[in-house]
Amino acid sequence: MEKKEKVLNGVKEIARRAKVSIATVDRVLHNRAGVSEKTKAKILEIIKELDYKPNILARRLASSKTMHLYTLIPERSAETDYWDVPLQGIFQAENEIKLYNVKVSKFFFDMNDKQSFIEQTKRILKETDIDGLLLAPAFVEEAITFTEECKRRNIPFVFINSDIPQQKSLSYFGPNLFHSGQTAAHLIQYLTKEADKVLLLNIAKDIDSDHHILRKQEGFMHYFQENSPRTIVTENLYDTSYAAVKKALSKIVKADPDLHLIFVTNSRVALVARFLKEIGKKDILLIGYDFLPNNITYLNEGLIDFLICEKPQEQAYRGIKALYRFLMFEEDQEKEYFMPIDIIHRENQQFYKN
Amino acid sequence: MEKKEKVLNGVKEIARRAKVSIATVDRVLHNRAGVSEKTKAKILEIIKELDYKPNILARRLASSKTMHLYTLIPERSAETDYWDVPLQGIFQAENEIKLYNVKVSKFFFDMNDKQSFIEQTKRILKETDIDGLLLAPAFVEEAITFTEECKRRNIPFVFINSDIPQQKSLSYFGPNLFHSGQTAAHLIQYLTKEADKVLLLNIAKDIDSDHHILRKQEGFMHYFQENSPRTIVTENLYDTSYAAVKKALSKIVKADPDLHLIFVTNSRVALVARFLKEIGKKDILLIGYDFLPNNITYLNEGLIDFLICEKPQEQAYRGIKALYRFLMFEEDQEKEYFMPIDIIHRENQQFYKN
DNA sequence: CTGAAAGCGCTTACAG
DNA sequence: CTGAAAGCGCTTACAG
Repeated sequence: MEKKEKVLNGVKEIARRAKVSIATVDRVLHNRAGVSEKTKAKILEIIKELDYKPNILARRLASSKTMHLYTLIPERSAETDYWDVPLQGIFQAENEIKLYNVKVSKFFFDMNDKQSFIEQTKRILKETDIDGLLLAPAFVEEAITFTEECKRRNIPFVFINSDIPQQKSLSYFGPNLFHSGQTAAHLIQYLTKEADKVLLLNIAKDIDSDHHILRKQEGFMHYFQENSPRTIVTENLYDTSYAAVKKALSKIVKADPDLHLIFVTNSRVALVARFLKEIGKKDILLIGYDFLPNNITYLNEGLIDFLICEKPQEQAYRGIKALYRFLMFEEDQEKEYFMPIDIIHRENQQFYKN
Repeated sequence: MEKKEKVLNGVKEIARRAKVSIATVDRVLHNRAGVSEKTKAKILEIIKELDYKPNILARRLASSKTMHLYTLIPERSAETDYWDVPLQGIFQAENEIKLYNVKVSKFFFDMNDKQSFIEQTKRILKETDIDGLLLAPAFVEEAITFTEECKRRNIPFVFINSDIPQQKSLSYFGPNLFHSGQTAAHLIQYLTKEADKVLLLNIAKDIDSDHHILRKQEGFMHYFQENSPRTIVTENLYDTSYAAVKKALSKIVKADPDLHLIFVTNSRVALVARFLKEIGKKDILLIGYDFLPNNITYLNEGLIDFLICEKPQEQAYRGIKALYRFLMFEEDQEKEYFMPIDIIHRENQQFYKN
């Protein structure tokens, strides 16, 4: 490596030009009180003139502060281990930045228990050192209450997985759910003829207030209104146990011998794959969501044909990094970052990065 | 942010325990000469004991050296602007790390002119300050000669876009070409019936030595040998002008009125889309490669049905970052990083990140 | 073979 | 309202 030529740099140069000490420069840099308007204006001018950019390394090295980030996401549940993946993303980001004195405190709630969400938000709000927050706002009303308090305290927060636009988070990292449904629909249009029957299957305890499912379904239906139509049958399964799914599907498959394709609107597609495997039916195409271990197994066995996935690990990773960059560098962050909507099948699955 | 408690840290603590100065500690840390075996051993032991990790920020701040990276990739050509995208990735990485005294010097060669490649490698080798190199090894023999010289000089290099495994680069970032062909084939299996005719179309000046095309084609053919077969016709078009492509396709389409699908093995798929548009034929499915502006236009018009893409921008971005991390942190790098093989259609294209 | 000292570009008490 | 000085954890001449 070659030597760097030397020039008087940074705060020193500013101080020299403004004929003040570097401490005073530092004060205006951080907008701290105790500088006369006159010197402040002068220094600000020089900063602009020089297009001064602080050296982050030096700043970090000299500072003795720890940045405290908090996260609140669902814990993995009996129904799906989906939330393991975003948690990995949090760890990944944490590993990258812990050198710079960043701590991440992780809190979890139960997807099927609104009360647990409320309790966790209360636990978090007891802390006094919250510099930033990452949140999966599964319960909308409660998430609004929570983030309102954050705003009052001037704590920046980012949403992942689903958005609440009116809360004006620092950033949102997650899918565009409507287009996710459209993406599935467009693919399915290629896989079916007009006469083919398509089953849209929602499997979740609380479908009617599940924003994810509802929006995807809207996008899906919208697509087939605008494009060559298909015969679409919708079924809602509120009991997510395999026994219940099996019972319901048996009836459906029996009643509809020429069912061509089943589209499951979330990661529970593995339950359907298991059923199809058990009855030995391989001529029904099956499409679902999320790159999870048991889904991948069924994909490789040929029971699931396509998985749609929106990089849940990267969502959380980017969320943490956005908070970090905002707090550390005062960098502006992208308001909405929609994840790519990935189409995975048996032959490209081995290279997928979640 | 909360204050950090203070402990004696790093080189100072090591020096204290070893009863030497920090300069000596620094010497063994960097494996520099001039330390007695005895003190060296002692210091090494303490380093291990403490599980000492150097503070990169401090190291960077104190060092007055500039890291010099070189890149050699094709320039954009009349046939495709594909190579604009990796170049963006180089700029993206450069922007992130230029704060840390990294310079990236960019060299380009003409994809259709082997001599230009040789000339550029010679220009690069005239430099004496090469810390690392990123290379798209389009001409295999010449790339071997070049990287052999790099090895002699102890310069680490990474490959992008295509690999030469026996050269043992620091890393490779690019597609697994064989599986890329298989991915296209698997998708096409869903889009066709056994009786359908599929045209595999290679459009390039030098198909017979185009590693990319050949390996993709192998993967494609292999898939249909292992799985339910299709009638596949292969055509090689060595003249990449639109006039020539048009002429050849007119003949093919006329001779084969029930042609069902055309698969173009590289980014030249836009030429075929243009042709299909001109003759007003919308019932032939069209699949090709790469997320480039004119391809996307045809995708949105419904003339191209699917694009396969392997994140060329990210390839170059990761390549530069790998060199940087290796040189800066002495981090081990992944030998082979195969990019995901992405499937893009009209409805998910707007969220794709190249 | 080894060490004392200055410096990288900042932040942080402390003193006035 | 302002400045001098020490320090963050390293690297780099320089002296012996």
